[in-house]
Amino acid sequence: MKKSDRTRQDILDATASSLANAGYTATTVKSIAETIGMQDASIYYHFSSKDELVGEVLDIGTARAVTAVDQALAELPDEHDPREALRVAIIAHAEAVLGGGDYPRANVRTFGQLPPDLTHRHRQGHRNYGQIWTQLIDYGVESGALRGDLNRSVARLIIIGALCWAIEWFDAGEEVSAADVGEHVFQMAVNGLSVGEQESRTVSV
Amino acid sequence: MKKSDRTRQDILDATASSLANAGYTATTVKSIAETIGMQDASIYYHFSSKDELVGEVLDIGTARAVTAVDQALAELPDEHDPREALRVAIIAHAEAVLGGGDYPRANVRTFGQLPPDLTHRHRQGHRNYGQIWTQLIDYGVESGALRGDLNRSVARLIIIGALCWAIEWFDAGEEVSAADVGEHVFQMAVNGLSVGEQESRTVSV
DNA sequence: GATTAAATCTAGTAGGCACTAGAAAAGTCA
DNA sequence: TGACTTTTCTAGTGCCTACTAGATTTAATC
Repeated sequence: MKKSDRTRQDILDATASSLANAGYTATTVKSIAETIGMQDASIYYHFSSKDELVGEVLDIGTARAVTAVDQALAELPDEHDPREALRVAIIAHAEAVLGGGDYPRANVRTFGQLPPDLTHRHRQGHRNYGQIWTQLIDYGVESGALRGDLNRSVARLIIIGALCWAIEWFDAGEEVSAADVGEHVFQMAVNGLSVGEQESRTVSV
Repeated sequence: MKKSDRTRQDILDATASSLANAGYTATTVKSIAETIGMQDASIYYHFSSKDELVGEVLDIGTARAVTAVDQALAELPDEHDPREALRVAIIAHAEAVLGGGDYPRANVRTFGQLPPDLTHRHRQGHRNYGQIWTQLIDYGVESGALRGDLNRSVARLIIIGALCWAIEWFDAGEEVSAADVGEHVFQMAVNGLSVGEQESRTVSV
């Protein structure tokens, strides 16, 4: 019993790592088995199919990202600026997906390359996650802290998109941390790159 | 001679469409051949391998995106706000990748799922494209229109990332156009979501 | 209309994939 | 130790992949 659980966990970890680093297609049952020193057929004692295994990894990834964001929001003081809520949520997401383990990264990395069944299976999870962000933005707009002249749904998708795409270029070894990336996304999305009070200035090229 | 060119173009178009809509793995030589009513083996009369074919499609996609952005920048008046340059570039990119044909979309869609050879082959092209944006941001910061306290490279990647990820959710049928998405990215990245002059306001949750 | 070249097809190959069946090994407990 | 269960392995299947060789058809040219 104990043995089985440990092996099962090893398989999940190896799959998450492979999905996060190599994507869905390059993650073969054989390569997973090799990583943990097993024969590929032995995987099927623990999981009935590759996609069931992958699905479970993605479920864990979604859960971890949601937990990270929820927890960050829960730690806010009762009285807070809606912009600050957006900020901690963005940074929590960035740290979960960029700095965190393989599971949330597997989720983002394989987005758009999963077979239809798996895509469909996780649609609801993604919707629920988007809901968190919808609430944050609605809250900001309705309290008057955020502009109301932009499409909120598009704004939400742009923020999440900038964060998701970051796994394509983010390098954990560089001097820019995951939290730094989150801070940048927040600064740009909320405060903007433009300098404060200045009026438009024209210069010649 | 003429016949060959037409068929070749048909193959490229079908490949671009499949890459843009289904990704690299699901784009098989057989499926491409079927789309244009051919046997899969016939493809090899025109292209020596799948990856050579895919590589050519991606080259075309890169070229079209570059051309779209370059042209939009060229149409700016000699005297212009650096922010306006960023704006037209962002919108041109959005229209090329979201509203445009299959070729630029194939590029973005298959990013991160290509075999190493193809990834390496297009690294230089991506670097060149990034260079355009680096210049736009440097220009803005040095002229004093854009903040200098953020990492310019990170800022550039966030903008491009938000635009690239948009192909995952953008739906050409909806009321939000490709240019609208670009306008939103610009508004957020440059002006920010936050309302103008107001100080932080705190509210209770 | 015959000759030649271009384009496509038929029929295969080898290799990798997810997955299966049943034997063998490892672990558990009396 | 011996009986039993759990776990892993060996050896395979069928399917799909990119790709090849050579025959066959289609198109262009004289």
